[in-house]
Amino acid sequence: MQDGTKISTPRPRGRPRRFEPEEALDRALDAFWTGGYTGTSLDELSAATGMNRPSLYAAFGDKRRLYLSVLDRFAQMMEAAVSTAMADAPTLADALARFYGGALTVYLGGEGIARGCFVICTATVDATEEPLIRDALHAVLRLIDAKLAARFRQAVEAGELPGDTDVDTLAALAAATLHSLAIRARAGTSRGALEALAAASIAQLLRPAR
Amino acid sequence: MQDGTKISTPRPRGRPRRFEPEEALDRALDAFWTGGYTGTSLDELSAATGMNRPSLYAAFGDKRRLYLSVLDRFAQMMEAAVSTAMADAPTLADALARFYGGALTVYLGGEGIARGCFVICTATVDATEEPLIRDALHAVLRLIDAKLAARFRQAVEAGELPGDTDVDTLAALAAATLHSLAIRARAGTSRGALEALAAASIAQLLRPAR
DNA sequence: CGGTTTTTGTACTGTCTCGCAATAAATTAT
DNA sequence: ATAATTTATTGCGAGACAGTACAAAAACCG
Repeated sequence: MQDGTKISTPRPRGRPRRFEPEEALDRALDAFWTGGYTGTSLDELSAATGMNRPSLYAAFGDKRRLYLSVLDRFAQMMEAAVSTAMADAPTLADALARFYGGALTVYLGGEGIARGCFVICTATVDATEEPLIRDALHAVLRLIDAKLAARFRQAVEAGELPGDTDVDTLAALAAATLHSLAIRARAGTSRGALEALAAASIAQLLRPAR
Repeated sequence: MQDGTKISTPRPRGRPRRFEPEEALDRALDAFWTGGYTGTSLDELSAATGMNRPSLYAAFGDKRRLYLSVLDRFAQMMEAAVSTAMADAPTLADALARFYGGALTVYLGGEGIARGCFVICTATVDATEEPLIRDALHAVLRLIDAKLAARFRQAVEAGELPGDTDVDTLAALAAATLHSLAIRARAGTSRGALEALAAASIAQLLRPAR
């Protein structure tokens, strides 16, 4: 019908695709999030995305490559969320509270039971037998560490922390609490207990080292 | 050959079993540890234990029940190891050092690549779709918390920590570092980095709250 | 020795799994 | 229109998967 709206990029040659690649990745993420890599079949992925098997292959390749693409997309969304959450936090305490709060909102996610962190709770199993997944997992962990370390460094420069603070170590400790929240959420720990752990972690991180 | 050794329990009626149940569980644990629950096939379990499929079923039942048995056995071994490691530690710092050190020895285990903690890295994925696995995972997490809390309480009574210390919160924070070590080990973090994280966690936990 | 009991070994079944081949459909270019 | 190009659909096939049936084997008791 109305294709009067001209798109800047001219429509490509062949039959138009019926799906939105990014939305399909989001649906696949949702499926992988509950079932994991080996635990999610191509039939489930096909049903979740609305694409049939050959379209999945044409668009994203192998099941492994699809999972890696989903993982990469998740990492990008996570990085963006962390950055914006921390950007407009006046104090370090606020930044950490938003950091953990945002994570818990995702971990205890929407409708059904809590699913924890997609990458921490899902990529970890297959890390032994799938080197690419292990590398991606490792990269995400380092990304979290780096984000936190940057925020701690900023706090040092703002005078909120002593000048000789080891920001990398502090970031690793802060990330450890995040990892624990991810696992505990999926194990069924209550929201209240998770929030208490986050608060206790913040209190301990802010305590001066000396 | 020499069966002259009389066993107190008279030998049962039928054909003697060719396997040792506990040893078979250890072999199954080894297989599940690298592949996870869904990622380990019955053929692999059969090859690892040396038992053929029907014997596995007769002895341990379903694949799910076998996994749960393995998980239970691992929890018992872990509890014993933690208890003995902490028992003859003169100070709280020593107890924590042995706690983390013992965990790292297991996580970075023997021959191949590091596999992290069996229950944390493996049961977490299937926690969403297998309620029994989720319950077992939750129980193990609570067991670790309880063990640590008991040790912190002992330290309070010994005067190593202030009398108003919140031992449960401190235990949760100490467990968070353990969870992080489990994940990071499987992700490929170096032993040195893991040991540094453990040391930093101990230093922070021992710092008085006031 | 024969009968009983329990475990082992082999083979099987029906289902699910991934990945792809072959064909049909929808659009643009000429 | 006709050709070219890209995607969608159907369906297949080779293999892995979990679980089980059935018979042979190895011990016991009488």
